[in-house]
Amino acid sequence: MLTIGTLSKKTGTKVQTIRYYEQIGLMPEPGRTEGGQRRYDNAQLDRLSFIRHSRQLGFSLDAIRELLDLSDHPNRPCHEADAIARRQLKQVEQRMARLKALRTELKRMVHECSGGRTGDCKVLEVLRDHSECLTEHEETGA
Amino acid sequence: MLTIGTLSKKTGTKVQTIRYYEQIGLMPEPGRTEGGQRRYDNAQLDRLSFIRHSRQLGFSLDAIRELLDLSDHPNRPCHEADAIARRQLKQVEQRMARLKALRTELKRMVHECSGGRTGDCKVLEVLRDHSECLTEHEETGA
DNA sequence: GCTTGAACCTCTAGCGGCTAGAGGATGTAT
DNA sequence: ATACATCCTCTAGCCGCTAGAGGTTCAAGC
Repeated sequence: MLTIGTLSKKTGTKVQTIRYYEQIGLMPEPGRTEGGQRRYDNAQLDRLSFIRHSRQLGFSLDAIRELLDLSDHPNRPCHEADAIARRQLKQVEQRMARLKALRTELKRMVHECSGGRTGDCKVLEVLRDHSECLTEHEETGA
Repeated sequence: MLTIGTLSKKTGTKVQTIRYYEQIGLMPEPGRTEGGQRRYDNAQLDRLSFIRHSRQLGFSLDAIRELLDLSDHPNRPCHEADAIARRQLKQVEQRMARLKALRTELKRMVHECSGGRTGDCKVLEVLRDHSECLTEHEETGA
């Protein structure tokens, strides 16, 4: 029987976050002591580890919900889990492409800064005028 | 004299977002018609373009506030603007490194999925057990 | 058995950066 | 004069937590 604090340490999840996951139905309601404190078992520890690990890989809580559901039904075909992971991979690749364009632009900005007055600053000039950009870097979504 | 809708179209910023920027003091309060509708001039159009472009490059609204302030004082030395841009570049590079690790892991997961039952699914297995990961990918912050 | 004090509890509000919608007023073209 | 697109304010919601107030419970040491 684990306290929420122990669970917190074992998984690297803040106590509040665990309670939050319970609140949104990602973690099941645990048992309670007579005094009303939460007590967890190993199954719940595993579940939380799964959630945290998925979060580290960038999956949204909604995606994790689906993945947990699949994980709970070992006889179903697994192409769904595969699809979720592929979707995530795609997103990561898109974000990387965007960041690459940003990096190019930022590098150029910083490189051309002559260290004079702000009136002549290349950094500010580029921000003022998008047409000076060599790459496209639209669509905020990171 | 531009309406908020025109400004919205010219800069690709939603009308609500423009009002939000005004509310948080990023955009100045514009003039109004007798009936109370906002009317903008070209200086404000430029300012909003600057903001949007900076956002596309991933600067936070706080950083943009600083950049705008610097831009308003052309005689100050520009190393501050340079520092802000360098900070941003650093962040972008960190995020890219993280995404790279994630991509590696996701690719491996997807690659090893045999298409069988969820019970044998490599994707889910990896999520269950971090020790199967070849790369580190800690610290969510993207 | 009693006292500490760390860890627990609930509840509410806030972060960034918007976005959506209700419900009503204004501006412009015909 | 009328239609109707656009504007207004206001409130609440999104994601994924995080922080804090104000109070209770548990376990260890005496």
